[in-house]
Amino acid sequence: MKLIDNAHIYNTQQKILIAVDCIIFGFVANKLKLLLFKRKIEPFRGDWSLIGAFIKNDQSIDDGAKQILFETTGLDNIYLEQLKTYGSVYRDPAERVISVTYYSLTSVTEFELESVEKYDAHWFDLDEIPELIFDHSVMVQDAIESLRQKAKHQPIGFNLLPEFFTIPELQTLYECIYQRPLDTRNFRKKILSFDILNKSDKKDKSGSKKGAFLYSFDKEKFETLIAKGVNFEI
Amino acid sequence: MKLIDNAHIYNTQQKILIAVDCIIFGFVANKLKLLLFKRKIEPFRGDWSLIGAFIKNDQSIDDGAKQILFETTGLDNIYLEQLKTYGSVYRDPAERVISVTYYSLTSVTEFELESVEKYDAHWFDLDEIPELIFDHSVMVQDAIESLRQKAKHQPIGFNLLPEFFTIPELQTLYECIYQRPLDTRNFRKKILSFDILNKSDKKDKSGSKKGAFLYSFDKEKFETLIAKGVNFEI
DNA sequence: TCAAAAGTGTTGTTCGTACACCCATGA
DNA sequence: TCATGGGTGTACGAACAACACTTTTGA
Repeated sequence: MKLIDNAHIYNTQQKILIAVDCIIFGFVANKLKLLLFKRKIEPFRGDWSLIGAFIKNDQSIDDGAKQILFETTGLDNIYLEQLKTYGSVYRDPAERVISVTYYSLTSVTEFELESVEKYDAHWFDLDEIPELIFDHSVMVQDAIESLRQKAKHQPIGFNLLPEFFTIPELQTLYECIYQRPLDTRNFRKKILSFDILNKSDKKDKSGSKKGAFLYSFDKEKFETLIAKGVNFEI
Repeated sequence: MKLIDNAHIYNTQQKILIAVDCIIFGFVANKLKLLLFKRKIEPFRGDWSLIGAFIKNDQSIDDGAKQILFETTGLDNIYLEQLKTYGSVYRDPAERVISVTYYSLTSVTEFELESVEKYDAHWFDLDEIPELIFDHSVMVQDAIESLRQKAKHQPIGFNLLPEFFTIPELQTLYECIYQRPLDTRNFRKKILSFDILNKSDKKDKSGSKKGAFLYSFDKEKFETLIAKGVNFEI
């Protein structure tokens, strides 16, 4: 598809800078974390910031978000979802910029926890988030709220955990998101009732002497259920 | 607040046209309707379109949405909520435009049903929506879906109904949103259990010979419950 | 042998759902 | 007097929440 011949028909209208900012949550060492990086440009160069970039004229906003996420973290587009657009006039004191936010949940290996440091990025615990530039703190709060809402209706944890995970790990993740303890038996019962987990015969003994069975997520069953409109409320 | 001295620090970046488009639902004559208008500019002048306008550099996107809604309908900012931002490159064939959508629910009087015609606007039944320009049909579908989701967790009807309304009216509204019939007794029970309706001693006899009691919405009780985080699922 | 986490069932309560008849009134 | 929509209660089943002990094993 191409622009039609009457291009620049809107040329009396004002153009504005558009950015995307990505709110990237990860789960590692039984804690929910947020990826931030040290801003590379003025103003506020060196301050902590969400991962963001300006959108180019020939780039869709979805692609822009995927691209900046990939460039900064090496992560391929897992569960990248548009959140909200922030468009007050003076949110960036340098110049008018409208920002479209996206958020992403991803599993983080111990290796990745370290490796982002060379990009001047860092995974912060949710309760240790530093002061952020502009309205980025508001964006983070909005994203957490949205994450909680979402977790109520979809088994969200699967994006945040590695391929194999234990049920206690999954429970801890939900407890981090909801910020309250859950009953072990009820949680197991509920999660297993969805019938989207495959039990392996291996155990992870890093958490206890007894060891917990490793499960994987059955993507096919999950897609089938989503298509049916099943509610995954925890 | 003002722009700081290093304005135009981003001057190597590309600027883009930003529009807002409003998806405005109304409820009248026991039907859920959508407000559309005949586009005034090329391309596609005269085709049906959502109510939209370009954002100016000194105007926040929220204000822009409110303003265009007011200019086109005379409605003051009731329940105007941001929906999603559409940013593919060629969605408008004339030029690259990113569009932020907002949606609004409003009660429509018989008078307003007619009066918008002089703006070249028209209230369409949801099942009679004509072909729309660009990706506006997708926007409408997304808005309907979002409306359904929202209605599950908030007593959404109050924005769509006049100050005084009957319970059968409210039920019809929910049936329009959900596109399925609801049980009279269960609906009453549920709606009244929220304790946010004030019964008046007047009856509306337009719908039946017996007449149905008029209720009004107790905004204070409602705000209190929302603050407590109560779930209004129907 | 013991400390530490994994794993397992039952019961009471709440909530949702299904269902049928009488009431008030204007025509 | 009758046709029309408004208004009311109950009973069953499903889902949720609360609760305590046994198992495994490395140290």
